[in-house]
Amino acid sequence: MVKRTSFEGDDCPIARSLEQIGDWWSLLIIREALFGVRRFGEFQGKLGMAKNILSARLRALVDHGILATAPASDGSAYQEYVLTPKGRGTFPVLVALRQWSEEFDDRPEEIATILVDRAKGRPVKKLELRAEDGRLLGQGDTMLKPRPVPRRRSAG
Amino acid sequence: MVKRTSFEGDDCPIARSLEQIGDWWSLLIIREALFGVRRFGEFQGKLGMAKNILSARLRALVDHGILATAPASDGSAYQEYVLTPKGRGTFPVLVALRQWSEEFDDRPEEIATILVDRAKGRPVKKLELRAEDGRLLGQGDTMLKPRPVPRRRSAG
DNA sequence: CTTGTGTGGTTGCATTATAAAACCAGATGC
DNA sequence: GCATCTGGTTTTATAATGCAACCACACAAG
Repeated sequence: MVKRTSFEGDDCPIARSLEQIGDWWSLLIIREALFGVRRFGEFQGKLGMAKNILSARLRALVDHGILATAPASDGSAYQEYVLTPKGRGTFPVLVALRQWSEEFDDRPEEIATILVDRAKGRPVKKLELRAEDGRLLGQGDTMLKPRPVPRRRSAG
Repeated sequence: MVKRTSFEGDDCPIARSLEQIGDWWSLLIIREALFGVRRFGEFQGKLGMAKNILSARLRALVDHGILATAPASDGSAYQEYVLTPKGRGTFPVLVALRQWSEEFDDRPEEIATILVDRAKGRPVKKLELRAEDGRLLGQGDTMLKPRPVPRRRSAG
């Protein structure tokens, strides 16, 4: 088979997440959804993507439990696509991507928006990775360990 | 033209970052690079990907300033691919993806590794988004604002 | 310097995904 | 009932992906 390699059974959590949201459109669909977009036509209009692709992506996102379909809130017989908790959980990913662009993009002046604290209207700080004791961690302060095997009562 | 839509001129920073690292392989290549992988064959062996695809991806990553080529450190005439600061700046993105998998994956028991604080060997905390004054922010506590136009001396 | 082997790719071909546009069914509006 | 809008599916063309084969150069042995 020559189909696109799937990371579904991979043991790397990054590969596993890319399997679900690692394509060109999914994260943009989720981004719109986070800002309240719910209807097919609304996604299509905002993102300017082909309808068949949008259709396929929405179905995949629903299959992965990132979006769920719901009856339209305006009383019409159409349906809507709403984020599940898993879908809303992608927010840090989107923030990380945004901040990476803001910091390293070659033409940052083309970036149209900034993410601000709603209460104060001030830009948010960079995402912080901390240790259990609160120390700020960079990449070099971390390492990977094998996941501990979950304890089973049978073995004692 | 029917080619894959490019987000290069898009004004959304998320789209812009996806343009550079939003494909299936780039982030995995960067992940390996963060763990010290530098040689073509080493990437190919660890990721199990086709060599032509790897070749194309490495070239694109170099073009985008995420990787740089350097003479091999072992004295041989071959070259190596090393992360630039921009490349190392993707670390929060990878952490966010990892944590999303850890929290929402349907089969988390298949995840082989955990990210730990090197000093203590303890798992890291979840990425935190904070306001300037230190308040912890969720998605609902944020909003997008138009980017302020940079001040130019000529017009003023 | 000739042969052999490993590294680091490129090329060719089959398959799959993406894109645009045409088409279509059901809901809605008049 | 007829036109139109919404939310798709189908059709067809092009681009990306994946595998395998091939190739060039570095390096080593004889």
